[in-house]
Amino acid sequence: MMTNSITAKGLNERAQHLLKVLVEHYIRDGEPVGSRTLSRDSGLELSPASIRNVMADLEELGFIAAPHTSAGRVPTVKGYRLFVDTLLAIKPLEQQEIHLIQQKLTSNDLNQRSLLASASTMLSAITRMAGVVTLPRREYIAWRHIEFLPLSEHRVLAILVINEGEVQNRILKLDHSYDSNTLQQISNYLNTHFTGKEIHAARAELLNELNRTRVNMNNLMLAAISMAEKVFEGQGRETGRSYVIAGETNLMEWAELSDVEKLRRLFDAFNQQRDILHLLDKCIAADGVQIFIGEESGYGVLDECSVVTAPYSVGDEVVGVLGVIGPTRMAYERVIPIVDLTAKLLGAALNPHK
Amino acid sequence: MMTNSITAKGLNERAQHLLKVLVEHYIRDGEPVGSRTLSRDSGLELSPASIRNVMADLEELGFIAAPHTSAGRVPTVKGYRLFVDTLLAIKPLEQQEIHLIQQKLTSNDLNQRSLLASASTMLSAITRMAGVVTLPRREYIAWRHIEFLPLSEHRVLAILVINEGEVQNRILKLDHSYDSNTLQQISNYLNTHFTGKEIHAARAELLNELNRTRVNMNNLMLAAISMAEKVFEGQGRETGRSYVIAGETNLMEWAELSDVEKLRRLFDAFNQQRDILHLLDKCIAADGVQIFIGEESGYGVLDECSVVTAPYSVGDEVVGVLGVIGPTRMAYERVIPIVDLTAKLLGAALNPHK
DNA sequence: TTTGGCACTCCTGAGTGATGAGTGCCAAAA
DNA sequence: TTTTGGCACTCATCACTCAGGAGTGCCAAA
Repeated sequence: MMTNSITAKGLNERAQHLLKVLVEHYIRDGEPVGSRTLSRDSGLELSPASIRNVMADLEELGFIAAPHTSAGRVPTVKGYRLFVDTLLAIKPLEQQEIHLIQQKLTSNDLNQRSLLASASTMLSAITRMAGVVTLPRREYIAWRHIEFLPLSEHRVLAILVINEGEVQNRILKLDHSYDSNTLQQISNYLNTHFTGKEIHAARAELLNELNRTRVNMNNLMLAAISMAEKVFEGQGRETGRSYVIAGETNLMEWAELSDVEKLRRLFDAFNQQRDILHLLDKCIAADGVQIFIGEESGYGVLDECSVVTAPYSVGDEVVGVLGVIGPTRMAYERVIPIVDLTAKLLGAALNPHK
Repeated sequence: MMTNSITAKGLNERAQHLLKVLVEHYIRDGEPVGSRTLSRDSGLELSPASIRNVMADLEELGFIAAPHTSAGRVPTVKGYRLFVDTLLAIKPLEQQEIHLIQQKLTSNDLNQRSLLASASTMLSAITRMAGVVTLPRREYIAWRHIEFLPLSEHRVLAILVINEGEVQNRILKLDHSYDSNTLQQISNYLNTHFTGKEIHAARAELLNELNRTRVNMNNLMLAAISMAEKVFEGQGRETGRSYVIAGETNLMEWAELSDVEKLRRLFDAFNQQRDILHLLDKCIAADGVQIFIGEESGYGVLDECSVVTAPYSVGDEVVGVLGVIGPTRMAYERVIPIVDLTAKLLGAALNPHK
């Protein structure tokens, strides 16, 4: 046994360094790296044979693996994990990149949705992978404004504004027909009662009202309540967490994902939203960049992908998560600061007080 | 020379029949079909050798081609074209399918956008290809309602409703700050002047007003006009024709599109929207189902796809196009009536007078 | 005009062997 | 004790060949 030997507890300097160089190499070229290459590029003055000894140990401990007997080694998930956690040298962003991100997140004066979309697109463009941004959710959803417009007999357009300018709209089909004036009165009633209140509280209050005084309530009041209730029915669905994704097609350029069947499953998962959303929701609790490597995510479709996420906040409330999805052999040292910065800047851009 | 010979003018009965059977076969199996198969399945009592004579003629005239010497024949674009135009027996839809389409297009009471999305999804699900629906555009865009809500200093949320309940919203950054009351007055002013008018006319009128009386105009009036103008700036972009696409991933299941590089270009085109939109816009003039087979579309990425479209109307104004994108060897006899019916039903579902 | 026969083409898939990259192990050197 | 050169070994890859089979074109006979 060597005194300097590698134990389960930790790797010695040399082993760590070699693992680092190996992972970096593999991320660059995507091809298994062998002892000769490592000997040449590691900076250590070691022969391939010595390197092989270390590699054998690294393999035994599960940090690297050989696709087949006479190929070089490839990092395992465990290897990437160690690399990312302790060996990685984060590369500070170029001034130019910072500017680019800043610009894409501020030059936009349309609305929130389009801001999120452009964040997602920017992430995908700058990393050449797929970018995702969840829609922000608030614990506290403030009733801002409601408006009803008559469309035709029995059909009314309802427009609900919540929080800082999130607009939802929906067509209601009603039993009675209301004229423009009545609708105005209804919305006035609702707005004066509920503007600024929390929306679930408002709903509860409405339901309460409805049950309590069903008998001696005037028509208008009843109409107002049932109409608002109809709006709420749709509320859950519309707001039901979802995300904006961009640049999925970038993933087709990575050789390790060039299998059509795998791509199909991956893209289906993107469209389905369910699993991806689940994963992203987990990250909302983390207080910084979080990384899922390969199978770590726990969703089969992502087995050959890594996901780098960061939560973003408005004010001091964490409201959403954004990130990047790409192959496990992505350039973490670049992606991590990009995701980190984007989260911070998006939060700032969404902040209403500016 | 045969008396019954095949001329450039037209094919004789037999040749047409054999072409039809060949195309049907190829659409079913996706594999080149040979003379033996045709002899067996054509219903004609002909030996493979006789069939071969006909096939040689069909090939010379460019209706079919052989991928290589000892493979069967495959329809060319010209072959598909003849098949679709004159040989195809449209299969009437099953009652069950009609119900399905009807249901997907009516069970929806949210808003226009989600109706279009569900039409697109339904098309893709029922055909196992990609479904597209362009957003409806109206020649005549009616100003319906405008509303301004103060968000913070200098930031105002503008909500513009046009036509039958299409809602657009946008955040305006302004020089002055306005209180809720003033904004109310402004929107009142705009709504009373413009509700029901054509939106471009309204804009022209506004600009006119602005130039004419810039000097002796009261503050409110000026604010109203410049604010409306800000809304219009975004108008073009938002409304600028686009489409809803669904089920792109279905295309990955077709063997002829299993090349990742091709798929990438195709999906990029879907995201880009430009070319596809161009193509769809051409179909708005046709008065029924229109079909582009392979290179006929003129866009390289679609060389191995066919596009089946139909315009849809609200009232008696054609407002959009919907359709299906799939491999050239799609089941036209099924797809055509599906697209046709969907266009009719979507038009009906969008009709405001019901 | 149709058909059987036949030579021919060419894709496909299986098998082969050479090449080369990379390994593990061992004994000698440092 | 650690490092290293040497060496046998493994295995993916590639080019090559070869048999099998599907399908063709052509021709002469029916």
